[in-house]
Amino acid sequence: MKAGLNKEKIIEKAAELAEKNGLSGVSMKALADELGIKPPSLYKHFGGGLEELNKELMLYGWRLLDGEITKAVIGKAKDDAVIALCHAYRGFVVSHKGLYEAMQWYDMYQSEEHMQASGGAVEIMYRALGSYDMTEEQKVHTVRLVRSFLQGFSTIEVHIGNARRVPLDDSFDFALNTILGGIAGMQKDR
Amino acid sequence: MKAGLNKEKIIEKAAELAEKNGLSGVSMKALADELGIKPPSLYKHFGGGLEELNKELMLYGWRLLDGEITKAVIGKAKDDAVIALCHAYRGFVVSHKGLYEAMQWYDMYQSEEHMQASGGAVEIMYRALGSYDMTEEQKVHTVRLVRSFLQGFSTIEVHIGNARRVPLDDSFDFALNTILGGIAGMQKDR
DNA sequence: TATAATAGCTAATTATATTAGCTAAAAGTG
DNA sequence: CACTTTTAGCTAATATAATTAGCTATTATA
Repeated sequence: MKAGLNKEKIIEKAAELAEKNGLSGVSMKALADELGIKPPSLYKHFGGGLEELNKELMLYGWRLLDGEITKAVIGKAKDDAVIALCHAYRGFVVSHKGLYEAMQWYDMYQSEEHMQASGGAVEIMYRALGSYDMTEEQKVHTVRLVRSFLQGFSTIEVHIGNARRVPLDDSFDFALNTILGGIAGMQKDR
Repeated sequence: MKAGLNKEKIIEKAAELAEKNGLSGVSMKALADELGIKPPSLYKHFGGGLEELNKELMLYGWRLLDGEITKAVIGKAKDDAVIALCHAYRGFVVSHKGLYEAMQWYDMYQSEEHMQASGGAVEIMYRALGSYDMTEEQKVHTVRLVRSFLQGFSTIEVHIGNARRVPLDDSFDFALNTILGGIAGMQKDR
């Protein structure tokens, strides 16, 4: 019996699996079981095997995140835009910890498609910085700073969970304010 | 013939392997080959198998990094200390990309030993912040901010390499200055 | 020197990814 | 509508890695 599957449905199931069991839980075997088919059948959809599957899952996540960020920033500018973007990023990670792990797949930075999928977010960030008084180079630096912070904070949060004496929420807001304050300061000094 | 191995020698070889082929290149098979023994023999040293090996490798890396950071911060205070710490961290990552990947092993945050191994660095960071005019809570936030930045920046650098129009060195210094400026600003506002 | 512990080995087991080749269902075509 | 082609599943087989069981020689120790 044909199960009527396609790439999209399979990736969605893979994302579910990643949420439930982490990226290491996304195996050909586990995924096939979950879909009610046999592992070799997956190769009809992903000729590149597990490698291709991981890559598609990564891209799926980045596209989803890109959508969220885009929505969050609409109609905002400057600090407000950066704040909205950062909260959207963190919100996404917190509610998709498993998928976020898949998004960090080792090959993410080599992939052209990843550039496209996450390029939206970077583009949005540049635009948010557009109204600051900065050189182009400084904007590049700033985007890298914010990306680094978001990525580092998210990774740590995903792993250590939330049961700390000082809440992560507070640390996130503090850090964001500190960075924005620093950016404002840099502008004056320039 | 007995090869005269012990945990330490094996871990050092594993670290070499990680440098050469990435964490995924550290398999029982590859490691045994490299050491001139058969895979099952490794279980005499690491009863916990690959899991234990990964964990030990992670700890080895953090202890090494802790040493570097400690050295770098000696005799420095405040911004100088933070700057030295950050440069030491980044320097370590850049020259140990493979090992750093192993240090990010999924279990790092759950492990008590990791707390110990990386606790030194955190302790040093707290001390560096000791002379700032901050509440204890703000210090926690600040440590988290700096850790997030270092971790995020490092991860990105390890993956994308260095061939960019705007050099990563410059972005690192810019980001560090921005953060330090932000921290200074937060103190005044408090 | 005798004994115990250690660190290696081979052989076998398990698990997963993957390939090859088969077949029925679906989709298109005269 | 009958025919053909493509597709999406299957089973069987292969390759590789981790791991376990049980054997043995070397080393360390009583």
